[in-house]
Amino acid sequence: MTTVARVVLDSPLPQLDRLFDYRVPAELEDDCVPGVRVKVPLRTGARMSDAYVIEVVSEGDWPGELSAIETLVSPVPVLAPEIWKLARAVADRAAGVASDVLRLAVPTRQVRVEKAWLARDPAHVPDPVDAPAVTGYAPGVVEDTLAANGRAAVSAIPHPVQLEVEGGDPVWVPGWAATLAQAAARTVAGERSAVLAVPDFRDLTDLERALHALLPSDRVVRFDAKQTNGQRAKALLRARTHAVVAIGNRTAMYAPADDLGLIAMWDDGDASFIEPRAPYVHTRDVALVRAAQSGAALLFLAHARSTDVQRLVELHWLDDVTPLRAAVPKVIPTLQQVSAEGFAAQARIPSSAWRAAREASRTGPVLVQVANPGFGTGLVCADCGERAHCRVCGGPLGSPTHGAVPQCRFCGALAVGYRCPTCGGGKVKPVGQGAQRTADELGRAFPGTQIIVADGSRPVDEVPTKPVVVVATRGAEPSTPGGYACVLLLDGERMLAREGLRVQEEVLRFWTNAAAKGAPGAETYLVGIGGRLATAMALWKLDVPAHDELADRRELLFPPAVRVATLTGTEQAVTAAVEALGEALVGPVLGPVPVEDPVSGSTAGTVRAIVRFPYAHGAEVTATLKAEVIRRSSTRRVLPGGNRRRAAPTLRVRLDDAEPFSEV
DNA sequence: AGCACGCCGACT
DNA sequence: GTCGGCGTGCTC
Repeated sequence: MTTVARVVLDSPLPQLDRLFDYRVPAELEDDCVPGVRVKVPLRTGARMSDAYVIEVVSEGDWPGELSAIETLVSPVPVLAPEIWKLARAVADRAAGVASDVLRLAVPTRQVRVEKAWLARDPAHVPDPVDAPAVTGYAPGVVEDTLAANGRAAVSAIPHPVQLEVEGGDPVWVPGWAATLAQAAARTVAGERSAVLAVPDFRDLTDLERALHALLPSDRVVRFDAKQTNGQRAKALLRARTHAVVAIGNRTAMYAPADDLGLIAMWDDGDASFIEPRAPYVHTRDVALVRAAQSGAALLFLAHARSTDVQRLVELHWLDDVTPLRAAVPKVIPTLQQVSAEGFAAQARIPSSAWRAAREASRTGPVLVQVANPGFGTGLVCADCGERAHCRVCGGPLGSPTHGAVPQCRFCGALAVGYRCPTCGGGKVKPVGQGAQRTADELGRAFPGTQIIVADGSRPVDEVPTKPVVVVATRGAEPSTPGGYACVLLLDGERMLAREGLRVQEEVLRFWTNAAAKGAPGAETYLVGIGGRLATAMALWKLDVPAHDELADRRELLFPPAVRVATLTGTEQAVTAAVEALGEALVGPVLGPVPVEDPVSGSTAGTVRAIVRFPYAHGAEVTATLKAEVIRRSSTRRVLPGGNRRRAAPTLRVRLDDAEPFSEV
């Protein structure tokens, strides 16, 4: 009787994306358990592949002669069985390769960390923790969802809240962070783990602060992009020792946890949840797959609802949970009531908002949100008003600081001695209202008040609770303990004017996230906006625009009303793949149209088609597409010139990429 | 990816 | 005859 290990190879090749059987040599039998790293021979003796053991059986299903595992890299089972199941399902959903997902989920080996883990005391049991109430919602609503392993779209508390710290000063945290921390602490109190994902580094810091107010530090495990591989490996192994809260960005959703009680995300509409590496999965989808597999409770917290979550609410797959109405922000839409005063007139700030901001700035911090960093959105000729373009690449010119030499926003070339090609004028002036320009002008309008600028290149995490005016680009607003005394949202009209499928969703996220930084009861002025969006903001009914938007997308058969697959490759391969999908599709196939090949950069012969299909046909469509990719993977294209060097694969598939629809 | 297998043209 | 060209297919 032989012992057989079924392994998954660490290879990005789709045709190798299945389990392979290997014989386990007698001397490795004790340590060869599911999850360990091994090296195995592949095809010829000299070629070795890294692999993870998935299962150990007495008889495999391979009829041929088995090769033996070459070496056992380490006896630490780094790939937890449920993470393998998750990676497999996530890859299948995206017609991708499981090992690509594993590369996100499992950090590379760290010998020192593994040694420390092997030397740990397995008998160590952390102190039990108390279950806090989830405050700000009707008593029991969130608690019952957790207890029943339920699923909900939770509208977040839209202002900072204070958490008591045992034996310390109370801390201010965003409302959403308090809710997630309370829910996670309740889960850990029941000795089950929680996995919480947030879009960016600053959110992670806020969430960590909230958790440390409620839980001892050995119950919180942090994953972030700035960690070294060793720190990540350590965090990963720590997450498996006892019930903990694993927090982080995209990769946190893959944190192993033996008994998972809660999966939650903050602000799922944030585009940084889209993994930039193959198979380009959205963390929301990882959360949905993991929730289905684990049966854990699932919470999506946000102020502005994404159309994706709205879809799940309308299917009654997610419950709709809203906070107590008492502390909804006072949003005051102002449409074209132009103030007479200098700066306010230029920025089109209505006099009511202007007075409120000036009044508030005497007692506390005031937040001014603008659309763009720098000094303006672009430059025009001071004489004829023609847009100024780069002579090198034709891109738009901008100026980073007042009076600086104009610089191309695309290629970075400096436009020294610029002359307008239309009228020959040699002077340019900014159009639009960048953060720096707004700050300069506010400085003149608020003499004696400190002005702080926060944008992508000058990030500010927190400002003190004193009279300051903070000018921030959307998404870069600093927090302030207790919240701002007043919030002005200035460039909404321009933000909405951009092209794109998700512009409205995004702008609502920017507005609501800024408004939620205001103190309870503080006024938020939404400048220059009327209509449905203004009403939704004023009533703080953010599911209404999500519902309307989703209805439009159903009409148009746009995502997320349907799922989409983008097929790129040779015309033959793309056409054959579309044909193979047949009846599973809905709506017309978009394309194929010639596109520039994203790998080789050549425009010769590469086409793209976009197909749409109902969610119910997902498994069938992704399986068909994966089979097509495998079928095409062995045949290689001969590049022009006859050289047979590596060309792009003849067929590439990407699932649920909404980007092409922004161009429609 | 690599590498072996296999089936047609010009070669000591 | 057979050497080797590259299209095709497989990897436990």
